[in-house]
Amino acid sequence: MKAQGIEKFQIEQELRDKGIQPTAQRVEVLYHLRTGRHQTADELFELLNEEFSMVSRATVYNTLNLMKDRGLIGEVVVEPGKSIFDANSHAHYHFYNVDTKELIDIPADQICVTCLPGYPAGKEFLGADVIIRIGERAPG
Amino acid sequence: MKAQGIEKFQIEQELRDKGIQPTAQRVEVLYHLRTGRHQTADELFELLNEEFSMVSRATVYNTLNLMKDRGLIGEVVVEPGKSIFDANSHAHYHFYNVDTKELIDIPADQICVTCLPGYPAGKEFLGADVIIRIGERAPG
DNA sequence: CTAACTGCAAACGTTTTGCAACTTT
DNA sequence: AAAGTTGCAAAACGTTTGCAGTTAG
Repeated sequence: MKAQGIEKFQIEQELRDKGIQPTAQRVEVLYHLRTGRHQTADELFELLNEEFSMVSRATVYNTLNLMKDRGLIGEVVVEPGKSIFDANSHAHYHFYNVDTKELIDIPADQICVTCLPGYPAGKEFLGADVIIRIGERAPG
Repeated sequence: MKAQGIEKFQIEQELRDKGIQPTAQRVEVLYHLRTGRHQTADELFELLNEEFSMVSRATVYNTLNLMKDRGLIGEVVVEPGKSIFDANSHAHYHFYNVDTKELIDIPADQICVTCLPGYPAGKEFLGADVIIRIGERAPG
């Protein structure tokens, strides 16, 4: 199940393609996001420092914002104060397991949000967040 | 267009029905939410104090959380740091105009999220957030 | 009289920022 | 050398909390 086989040089290329200098910190951040998927900024910070102690909190945040602005990653707000970054920047949606706090992807083709009847005229579609909150069925 | 004609005594009753003491502050908060719709906690705080100067920030937040827990209102996180409270607690979805920061309701019957093919087995549906971000079409 | 509520101010957790030091080209 | 990047610590942001005083039942 480690079949994705992402190599760091690919990450470097990806960053360069978006005009981002592939510094060690940025490569690590994106690499971990691409392999681990679905983590908060702070989890990422902890994880990176446990292994490498080479990334400051500020850099993690700045890097994530930069990559988000350049469309390399996505940010999903799963509950009021909690954002999870998403390695997959393509249009897709999410199940959010409120018990495990885990985010599960839903392929974009399973929901069509641009074909809603009441879609406002003259407006541009910028994106859609679809978060379907699920949990263990109550044990009662 | 002020046809909804919500009276404060109705608000009081609504609060009592949910086991919430209808204090002056709580009635004002819910009344303003029911008439104005779609406001952040802070906007609500400003608005109430401009007219009455009778509600503290803490009370606004506590009141909103209480009413949210009791299912009287909803909370919609429209962008990472920004929550908008929603007078309508029934299942429904939203367009979010990123230019005007305005939230527009989409009736629940226009999207069916519980009938997704990949819906995880053995999990309970807790709710869904659907936020479709729109904006003025780029003037270029 | 008791329980509940409010407001203040301080604490909170997360994210952003200013700036000096350090890389990279 | 110039431009870009990093890390620290401080600040900012929205929100929550502890507690004393107030109000309601």
